[in-house]
Amino acid sequence: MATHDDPAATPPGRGAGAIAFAAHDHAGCRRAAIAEARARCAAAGLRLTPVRERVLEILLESHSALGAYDVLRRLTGEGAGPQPPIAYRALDFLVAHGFAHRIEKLNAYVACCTSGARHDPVFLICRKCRAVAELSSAPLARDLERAAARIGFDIGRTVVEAEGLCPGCRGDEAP
Amino acid sequence: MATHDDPAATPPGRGAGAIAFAAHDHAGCRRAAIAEARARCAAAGLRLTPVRERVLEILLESHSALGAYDVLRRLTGEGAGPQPPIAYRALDFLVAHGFAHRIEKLNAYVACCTSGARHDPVFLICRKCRAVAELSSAPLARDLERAAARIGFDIGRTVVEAEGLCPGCRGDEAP
DNA sequence: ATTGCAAGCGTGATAATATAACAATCGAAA
DNA sequence: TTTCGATTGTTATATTATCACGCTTGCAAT
Repeated sequence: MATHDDPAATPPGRGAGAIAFAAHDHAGCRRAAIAEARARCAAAGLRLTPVRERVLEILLESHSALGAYDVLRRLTGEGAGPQPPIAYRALDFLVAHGFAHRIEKLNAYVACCTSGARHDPVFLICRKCRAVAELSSAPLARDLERAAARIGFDIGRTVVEAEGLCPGCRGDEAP
Repeated sequence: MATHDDPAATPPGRGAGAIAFAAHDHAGCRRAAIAEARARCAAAGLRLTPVRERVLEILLESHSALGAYDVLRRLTGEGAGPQPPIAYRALDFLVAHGFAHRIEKLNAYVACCTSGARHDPVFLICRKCRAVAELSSAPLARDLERAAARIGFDIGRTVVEAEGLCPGCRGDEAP
């Protein structure tokens, strides 16, 4: 449950509910995300360098979260590979510009599945397959912001991460 | 902003809104938390050993989040101190039983400010002083659970952490 | 009391995650 | 073409977290 190449199912529509947990045309997912990144970088004068694009591709291989060192290992085929800062810098760039997200609970990263720039998403993280689905947090964020404002706290960014079992991993789980 | 010893202000009431950001009788806070931990351990047949109680006291020194290694350093007065597992085991115990919380965003820990066993709190984390206030997440959690259920995701535990500026640190912040 | 045993602790080693610092290079704009 | 800032390559190191193993301790069943 995480990478699918079932070309039947739903169309490549990104931004959908929780596509990560549903069978879908994942190749379309990848293409759309890369195209979006290229377009947005061009529009905003950002440089989607080869390393950065490659790291985004690696994250897009599945909807599962990857650690920085997982990414690093895939950046190379054995032998003397690149050093950690290479991966961290690319990931920082992708996260800073909304092309990927950091999952604090896992110290890991996922490609963003929602078009458009900055947003404060909610993540549903499967404890079994590490797949990560992204929902909009707009309503939650609003409520929370109001509650915080009442006590004089000025919210910058909010992390909402729910750990649990995805539809595909329920059932085949040892208690 | 984080530790207060202003004995005037509000009463030692734990469980209040966001006591971490308000002047309050912090000594009362500490006493109440320790008393609660002792009582709940006794009732549940848990062992609040000296190390565990000492770690809880260390966390209770302020409402700021402390890293495991901060705790470790304070467990000793220089010289050959205890090794990491000592701190991690005590922290794991405290977190598992709701006497403390782990702040994922900071890889750090805070004492719990709410009586009663398990709950899924929302944390407001000041980026400047690392003080952490705890709000109830009951309404948020309900909404989120419903949204997740609609797509077949079964939520276990939810992390909600908002980073920002606490009332005390607003104003005196460089841009 | 004695034994048995599970939980907790002390210790050394090491794994996993992340950043600092600096030199070399690239690319766009003056 | 020169200059300058952004990016990359590389070495080293910091920070956070866990593993493994043996000893002690509290406690309950015999």
